[in-house]
Amino acid sequence: MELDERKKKILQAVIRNYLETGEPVGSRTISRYTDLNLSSATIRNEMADLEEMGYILQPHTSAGRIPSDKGYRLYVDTMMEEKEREVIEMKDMLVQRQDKMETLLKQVARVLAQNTQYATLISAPQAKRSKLKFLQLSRVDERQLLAVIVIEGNVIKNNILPVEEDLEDETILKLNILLNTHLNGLTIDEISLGMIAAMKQQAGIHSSIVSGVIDAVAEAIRAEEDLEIYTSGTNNIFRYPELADQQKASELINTFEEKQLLGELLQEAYTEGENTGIQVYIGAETPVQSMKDCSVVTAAYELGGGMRGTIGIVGPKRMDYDKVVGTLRTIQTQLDELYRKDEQAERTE
Amino acid sequence: MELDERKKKILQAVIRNYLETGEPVGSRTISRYTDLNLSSATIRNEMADLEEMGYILQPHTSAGRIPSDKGYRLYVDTMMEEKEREVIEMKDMLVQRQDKMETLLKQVARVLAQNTQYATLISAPQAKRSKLKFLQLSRVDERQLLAVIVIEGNVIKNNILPVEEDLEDETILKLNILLNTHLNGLTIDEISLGMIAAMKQQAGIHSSIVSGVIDAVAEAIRAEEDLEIYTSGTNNIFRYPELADQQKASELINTFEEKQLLGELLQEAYTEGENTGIQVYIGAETPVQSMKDCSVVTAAYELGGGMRGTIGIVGPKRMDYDKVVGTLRTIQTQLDELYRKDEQAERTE
DNA sequence: GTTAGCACTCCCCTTTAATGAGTGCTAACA
DNA sequence: TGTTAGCACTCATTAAAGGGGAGTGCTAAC
Repeated sequence: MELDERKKKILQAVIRNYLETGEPVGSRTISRYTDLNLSSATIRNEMADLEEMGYILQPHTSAGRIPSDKGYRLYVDTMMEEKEREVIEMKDMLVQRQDKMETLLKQVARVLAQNTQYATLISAPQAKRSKLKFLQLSRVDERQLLAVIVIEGNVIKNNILPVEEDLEDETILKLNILLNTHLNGLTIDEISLGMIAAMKQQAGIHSSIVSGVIDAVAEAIRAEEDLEIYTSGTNNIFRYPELADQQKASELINTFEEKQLLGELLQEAYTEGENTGIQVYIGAETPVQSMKDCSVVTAAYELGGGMRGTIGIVGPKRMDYDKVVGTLRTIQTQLDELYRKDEQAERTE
Repeated sequence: MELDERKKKILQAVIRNYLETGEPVGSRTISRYTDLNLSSATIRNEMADLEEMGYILQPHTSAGRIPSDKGYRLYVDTMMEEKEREVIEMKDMLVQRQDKMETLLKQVARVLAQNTQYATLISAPQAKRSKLKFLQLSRVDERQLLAVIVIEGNVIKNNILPVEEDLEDETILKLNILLNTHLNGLTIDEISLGMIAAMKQQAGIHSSIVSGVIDAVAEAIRAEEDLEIYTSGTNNIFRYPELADQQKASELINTFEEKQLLGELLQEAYTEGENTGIQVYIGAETPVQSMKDCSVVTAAYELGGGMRGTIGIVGPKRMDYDKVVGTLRTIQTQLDELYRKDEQAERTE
């Protein structure tokens, strides 16, 4: 059987209507609210065909039809009309220069949740793929060194390192120069064992203690907890009856709390959606088990210089895909612009 | 009417039973499962009295009795038998020295949630009341300074400061010495305007730029976001039918997500529970509106040196108070011991 | 003061019936 | 051949009715 133009129109009408109401939609509704000028009986015939083809299904005999996953998929792939959305608060918010990445991301998540009425999550750019900008050791007291690592994008990581023997100021100074000359501009992933060995050699006479410190620094850099995820609007799931029953709600909320569970999702989104950067997972398509009754839309964002992360929106399968995709697209551009502005500001100042 | 010993015993039995089952408890149950050797009829008479006195109430005629807030209050104040609870995983967890406060607190929240099956929250010690241990400026690039502030307990705060003019290394060095000699050992709250003025004066010739930097540092220290709260086990609320309906669950989850809403609670707990450090809020007693159907137990903890924060446990009013209070007490001591151990380690090493 | 007994209340569950939205199918129509 | 009107049928949903049971309050006897 072929999916002709009329069938497509009917399918689209079914989906549009279902997205709005959340109720199974019947033939009479379609017949009245489309410009097809067909009787409900004709629509019924067509709907029977669409059901046979797997695009829609009936919750039970004598109910209207609801879109199947396959139906949603077709809609998202070929029928969606992305709306360029104004994200109102976003503009104001992003204009003020945020020096703390954490604050920025939390705010994006929140604004997005308020705008879409879905649950949102956002992953911080992976520090491991960003370049080291600055690295510094300093003495806190006799037995402790503070290692500060600044990464591109002004992300700062700290570690307190225990040392066994008191180091002289001069030694620390030398170490700082040594570390900076060797490691500056590299990404964390690029730091190799050979490099560390080389540094140890150059450290020369102090080597016994110093090599210990170098090891500690290297380890500290590597060990950086790397998967920071911020979420917002979790309780929006209660807006959608199909997700709000205890079983599902509990599982979902748990997933949002145990953020590691979300890691996989964002990871996949990160590698998958290369082309447009936006990826839609419908129902069982999502890699996270607890979201099998949800749809998830993810968008990769870039803050320049390899600082890439992922934004995700989680809602019911009858999500307003047009709006969500549009909004994400807007955010993408705005984040991008934000970075550009920063870049320029830094250069022209 | 007087609350004699027998009435107390019956009240206690009602509460104990209700805590376990969550069902209204009838006179026959009490008659059978207590050592009072009284018939159900007698119990009924006593229960009628207890109801009149306001300690228990009936959901409807011909149902058993459930404790009122007043009943719970009496129980908590006079009848509770704190169980010294082994917090199993806790021991192992805390033994390994955690240098990142954040990780430690998150873990405490999680373990506590798993142990009690309630929702938990924990506030980080207020940085403003802790002493500055170490302060350092360093140049990231021509236009940006990095300010690192180490507070007692090895809590580290960072800020990137923009500067208008390039500073010489020597100037930065001097600034560091200046800042450290003046501010070291003070709490953030203690830093006064006079002190800042004094520093500016000592800075001497450089004052034009330098005073700007000093202002920026002072502001950065003060502006530190100060209310960090970690939560865990939010979805435990679904275990208790009286909290699990959509309306309430949604509100509660929202409260846990918008952590500022919790601030008030922990703040009050911080000042209130001075004596034992443990405070119980039953129902409407809690300062947070959305928790009016919950009970909240808070405990102040101390990590030494003024590093004080609050732990909270949120559950249904029929919470296992004995267990919760016991567990919190255990955690209190363990956190205390942890700090002592650290102190000793630092001294004896 | 305690207890047995009994009538009474009221929640909860199941059954039954009515309603109504929506379908599939057939036959007639253009 | 495609479209439509008509009709019997299905089934979720809701309301009403009825039985069962847990628990009470009260009275009278011990």
